Amino acid sequence: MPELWTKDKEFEFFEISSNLVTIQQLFYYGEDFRYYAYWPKSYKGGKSTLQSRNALIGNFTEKFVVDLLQDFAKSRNLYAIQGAICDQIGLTSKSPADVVLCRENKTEQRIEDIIAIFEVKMSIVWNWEYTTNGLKCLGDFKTHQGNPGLLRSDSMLKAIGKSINIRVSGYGASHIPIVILGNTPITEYYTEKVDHLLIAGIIQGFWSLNTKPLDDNIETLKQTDKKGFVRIDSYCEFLDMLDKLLIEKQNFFSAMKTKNQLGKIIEIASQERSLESKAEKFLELIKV
DNA sequence: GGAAGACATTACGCGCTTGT
DNA sequence: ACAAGCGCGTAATGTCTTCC
Repeated sequence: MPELWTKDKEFEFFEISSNLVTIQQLFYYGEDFRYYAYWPKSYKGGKSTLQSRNALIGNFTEKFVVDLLQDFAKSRNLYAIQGAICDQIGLTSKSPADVVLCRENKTEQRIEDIIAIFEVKMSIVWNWEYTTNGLKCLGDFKTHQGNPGLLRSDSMLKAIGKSINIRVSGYGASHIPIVILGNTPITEYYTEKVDHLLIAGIIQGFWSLNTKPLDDNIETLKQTDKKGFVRIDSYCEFLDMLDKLLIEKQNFFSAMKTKNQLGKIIEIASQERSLESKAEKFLELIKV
């Protein structure tokens, strides 16, 4: 059974990456002659900002998500694809979807073949020290100065922005759920917002795949009121969330119209026979 | 016409400053 | 105290310009 995000995964990241790039590209080198993944809160010396790790962790976490989705995808005759392109909904080669669930085993997808879009926003969560004796975990994200993953406001805003970009590039994506996958909690400041994003239909969830982001059994937010954010605690729970996400076809819609206009639209739509065709007519009419 | 090189755009995550 | 947002270095692409 695949594992969610753990310290082991981060260990694996540094292990694999140290074969690709130098130690100096993965760790800060402090004035205390120690190599750190993040600057510890206790560290007071001169600091630098590492950029060389960003692309590596981005790629590693996206692959991690693809692996995690693999069994679920296979069981439904679907594929999990990294860097998917679909020009009609704003997923260009310059700005592809991190990961999608889809019907064809290729990078370029038709809208109707995309089942779900996942935006991956994960970083190194714990702090690590590289020593000649190997890698040592120094503590959780409360012990270092960096602010990882979805705890950063700009990461949240980037995720929201990209999702809205997809929603406004055309009506083609109206049926596709968008989920943000992270490996940290979110800040108090965003708890209401993620619920509003869910209710408004823009983003179908912010899910953290890190069950225990803090050491010493310190609790973190499990979920928000409306489940706009959810901390996923097991692989089974993850599968369950995916099931619920895909079980029923949903439609995103939005508009800014007068009550008069809306009333007319409802009146016309309600003349259709079945509930479904009423909905279809409604969705068709609010587009113009 | 096609290769090489220059330049532009986008994304990644994080330290830092600004603003409330 | 803490969220917002700027700007950084790097990598991967895409596009335009130059030269043979």
